[in-house]
Amino acid sequence: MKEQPEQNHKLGCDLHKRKHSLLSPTSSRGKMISKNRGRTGTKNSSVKQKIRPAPKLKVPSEAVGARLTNTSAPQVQTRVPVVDMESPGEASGHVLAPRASNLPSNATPTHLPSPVTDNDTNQDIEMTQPTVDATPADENSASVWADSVEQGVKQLARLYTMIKTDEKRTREPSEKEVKRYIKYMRAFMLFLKHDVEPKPDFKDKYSLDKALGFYLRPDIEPLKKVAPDLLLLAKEILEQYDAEEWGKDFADDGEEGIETDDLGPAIATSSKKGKQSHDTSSSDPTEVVRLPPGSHPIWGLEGIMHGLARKTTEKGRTVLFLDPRYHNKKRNAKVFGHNDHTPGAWWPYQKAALFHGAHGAPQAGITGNPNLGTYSIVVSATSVYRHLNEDKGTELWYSADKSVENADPLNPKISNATRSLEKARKEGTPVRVLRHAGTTCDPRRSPIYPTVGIRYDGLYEVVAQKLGTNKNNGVFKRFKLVRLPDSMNAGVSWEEVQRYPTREQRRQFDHTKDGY
DNA sequence: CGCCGGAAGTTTGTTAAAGT
DNA sequence: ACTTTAACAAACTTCCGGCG
Repeated sequence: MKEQPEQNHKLGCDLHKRKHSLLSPTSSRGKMISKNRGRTGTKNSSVKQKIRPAPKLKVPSEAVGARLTNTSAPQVQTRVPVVDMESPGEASGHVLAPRASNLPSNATPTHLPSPVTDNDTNQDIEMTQPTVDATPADENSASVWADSVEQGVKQLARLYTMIKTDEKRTREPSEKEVKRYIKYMRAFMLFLKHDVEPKPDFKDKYSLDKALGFYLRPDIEPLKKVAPDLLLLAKEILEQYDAEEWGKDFADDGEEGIETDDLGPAIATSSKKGKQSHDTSSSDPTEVVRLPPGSHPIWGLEGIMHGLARKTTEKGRTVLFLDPRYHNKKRNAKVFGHNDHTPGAWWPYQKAALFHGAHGAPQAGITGNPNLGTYSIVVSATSVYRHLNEDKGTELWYSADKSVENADPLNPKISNATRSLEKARKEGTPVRVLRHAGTTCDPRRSPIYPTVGIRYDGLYEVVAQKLGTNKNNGVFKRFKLVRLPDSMNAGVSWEEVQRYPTREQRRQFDHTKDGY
């Protein structure tokens, strides 16, 4: 259990680096300074580029102008997609995406109605099917399917509002945004068409029938141009489900939907649907979001990544998300006090801390309620705030959010998060403090941070606040937090806390990168 | 100078929660 | 229900010093 923090630090970083360089031999240090995100790249020097060892080709991305419009666009809320697939029409745009190679060369352009073909209908179609691991040893498997339909209906509704003609709209959704939804919808409909048997719930509970009926509405002209296959698919599915009377004589949640296994999507529905004489562009192989097996040592029910899953985006990025199967097991973080955690508790990622209720935000540093106080904060070793914070371990000056960007020399930016800290100070409510390793291995950084991952360091009290000035001459609020006595921290001292993560935890952390 | 490689800085994409 | 916010993660770009 006992290890020297210094050594840990070095080790963790080295390991990290090695991995990193493996992935991108030229130069890439993951660093995240993102305050000025969204601004268009001003200097795209392609001049020097030729000297450099061929960098990875860039997707011939949008024109600058397009990006500009996009920046003001809100982030699309892509909830856990049921399945993720390349849309045929976008194939050319993502030549480099790993999945693109799966695309058939005769992919149907989106601007054409999908041909109704017979060939390659029955053979090696990779069905879109969220491969719910058959062994997660729990009862939630079935609900995944239900969730999927629910999710799909929501997204379909969203797409509809996006696409319909509406002159009252203040902001036109960006083309990219729409495309993405179309993509999800295509995946969703293929899933409905091929992979799932209708159930009464689909209609009664999720109103899938109404949702699919959107294709009849007059105000979706734009969609007809962009993705006519969706309309066709919707029509087909409706007819199909109607014909099957929405599975009305299905005994409740039989296993038919769940019998997928890890070995891949398989053609679970070689029954009636696969045999229907026509098929749309659906013969495109699709990618599947695979959820971790319950028995996995790292990602399984007992592993440090339990509750999370990962997927690869179309650009080949690996991202973490909360495993939908365990949404109901996510612990509420809006609780004062330890919330059942012992100081020294450690998680590999902030999202894991989120799942376990240690902190209430996937990324933001403060969670609190302006009327009640702050539940928890995350101090990151490498965030942009690091220069504004002063962290001595048991004593900490923590800067409010937006402290870095504020350029107003007179008025600090006061967000609800800031207010919650003010409230915590007034009321003396305890704040859970978590320290995050951040993503870089700056050797100069303080050794009091965990080497990797995020650690619960205990309850602190907000004892003071004052104003500081940042390099933009803007003022910001900063709060002094002092660690409560060990007796209030389950007897765990600050020194003890720093032993984590242990060597074993670091090892496991490294393994999280291997996926499942 | 040309090249290399590490470090530092920038841009983009992303998910989930809060806000309206 | 939909939009906005937040800041992480990774890819990408630039900077810089050492070397032949």
